[in-house]
Amino acid sequence: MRIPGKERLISNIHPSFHLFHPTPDIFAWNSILRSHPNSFSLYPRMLRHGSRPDSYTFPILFSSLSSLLAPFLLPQLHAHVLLSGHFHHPHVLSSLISSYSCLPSDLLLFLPLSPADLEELPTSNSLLSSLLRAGQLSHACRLFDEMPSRNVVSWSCLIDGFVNLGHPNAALDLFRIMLADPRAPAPNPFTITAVLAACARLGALQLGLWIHAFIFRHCIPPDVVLSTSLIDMYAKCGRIHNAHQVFDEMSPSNRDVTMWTAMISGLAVQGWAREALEFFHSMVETHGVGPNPVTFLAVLQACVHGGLVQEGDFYFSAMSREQGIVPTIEHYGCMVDLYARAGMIRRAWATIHSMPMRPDALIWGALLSGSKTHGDILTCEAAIKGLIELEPENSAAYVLLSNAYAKMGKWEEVSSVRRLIKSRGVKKPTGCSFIEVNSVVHEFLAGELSNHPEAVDLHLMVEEMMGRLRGEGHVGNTAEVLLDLDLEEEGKELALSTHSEKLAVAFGLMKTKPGEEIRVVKNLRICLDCHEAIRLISKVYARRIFVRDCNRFHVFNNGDCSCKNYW
DNA sequence: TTCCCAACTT
Repeated sequence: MRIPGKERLISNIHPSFHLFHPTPDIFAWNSILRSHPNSFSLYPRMLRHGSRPDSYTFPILFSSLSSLLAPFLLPQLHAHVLLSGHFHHPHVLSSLISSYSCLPSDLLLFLPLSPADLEELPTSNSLLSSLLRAGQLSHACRLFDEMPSRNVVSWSCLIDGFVNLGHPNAALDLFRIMLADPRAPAPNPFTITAVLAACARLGALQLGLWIHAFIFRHCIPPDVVLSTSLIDMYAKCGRIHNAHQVFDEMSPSNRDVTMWTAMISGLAVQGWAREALEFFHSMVETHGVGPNPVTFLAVLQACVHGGLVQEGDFYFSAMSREQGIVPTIEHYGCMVDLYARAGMIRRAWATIHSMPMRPDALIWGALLSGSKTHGDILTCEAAIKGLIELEPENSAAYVLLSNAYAKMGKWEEVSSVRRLIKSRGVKKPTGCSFIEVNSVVHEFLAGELSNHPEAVDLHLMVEEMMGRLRGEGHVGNTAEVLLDLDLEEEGKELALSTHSEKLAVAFGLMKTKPGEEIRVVKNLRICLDCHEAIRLISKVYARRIFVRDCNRFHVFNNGDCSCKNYW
């Protein structure tokens, strides 16, 4: 249909516009808005035409706003909703709530929600999701408990929230409740993705395998997101071959950059640097998939763990030169790490000085551990000072600083650091390790042996283990014990023997059959002494032991570690 | 024949 005189006015709105009546009704406007890539930009025009938004219009506009990065428009549209009289419509309300990326708690008080609003699942689910994004876990749990009904979205949201807020074990508990409760809905791909993320965090391979089987059994089609979650889970549980298998099962045309990146990153933390780089080349050259900033992070991490300085240099410059990706602080962090580990402390400094941003704790941490390994005390001191400035409550940095001064013989400074620790009321970061036994994840905190239900047996196991290690000539490396413990040598050894990863390994030896693999996940970096001890344990007890620390994998086997003592 | 809530890689 051609409408004389109207084409020019409307042709720049949308190619299909001329199909509509010259003064489109709201149904037509909604269709146009929906099909336009930037619907919000058409909204003023729609108002000028005298059309009033209805309950279908607002959800479209809100979702368009979220991609616009124009936060000042949000309250205005919010006001339009209030004036329109569509506020209580569940879809409108739900899109309004969820477009506040994290709902300010005071705003929540001003939302004129009625009890009837909260009976609508989209509304209460949006609220739940917003609370979780804002980190309001206890409020979210209360809302979940008080919701008159819950669907699979509500359950998935809360499970996912637990994972993202650092409670993966609670996420698994909730998932078990969901499975056991006959009134609860069946899990769907969203739920499964969240549960897989929890398994990945915890290194819970048995449960992860069970989930994979569940996907099969329930004929859930593994789309690219679900498969990526599986790859990530397998990679973080040390099963890179299973990850590879999932990757192979996805048809090449469906693999996106995220999936490739998950694979590259999995190979990198495993220490398989060359394979990671081969994957990267296959992705870019053979399959024509463009890398993103995260892909380069994974590539650089592969170089870091493989000690590939030249390659790291090459990819870092190729990233901005060929892909136009501006390096973020994480990319610079990789480069500092790469140089510092390789003993190229001056180049590490040069990188820090070349960054357009201020160094963060990761940068100083990378510089610190590199300069420590290579005996550059002055750089250690500078890095530690940088850390303390950023994290004045983190005691590890003070202890390291004190150690560095002691090594230099600066005893004045040693005592002034001790005074600083006391005066600032510094907390000690707690080491924490996970081990999964029979699909249940057990958590061990450093030094905390007495709280465990099997404390006596575990204590005996630790003693036996340490005894056998001493028999093999292992002497506890007490140099890294926190100075503020003020312990005699023997006490220091005791503190070392209750490091969380040793407790977890001892528990694993106690609870699994001879010859079975032991997999432990630790929240901090593995300490030098534990690394030595576990290396020996793998030989003495003839066990393959996987330890994933916050940085990478260590696969201990017959007295060797896959990191080749380079970590 | 138009709308909503929840998912992946650092």
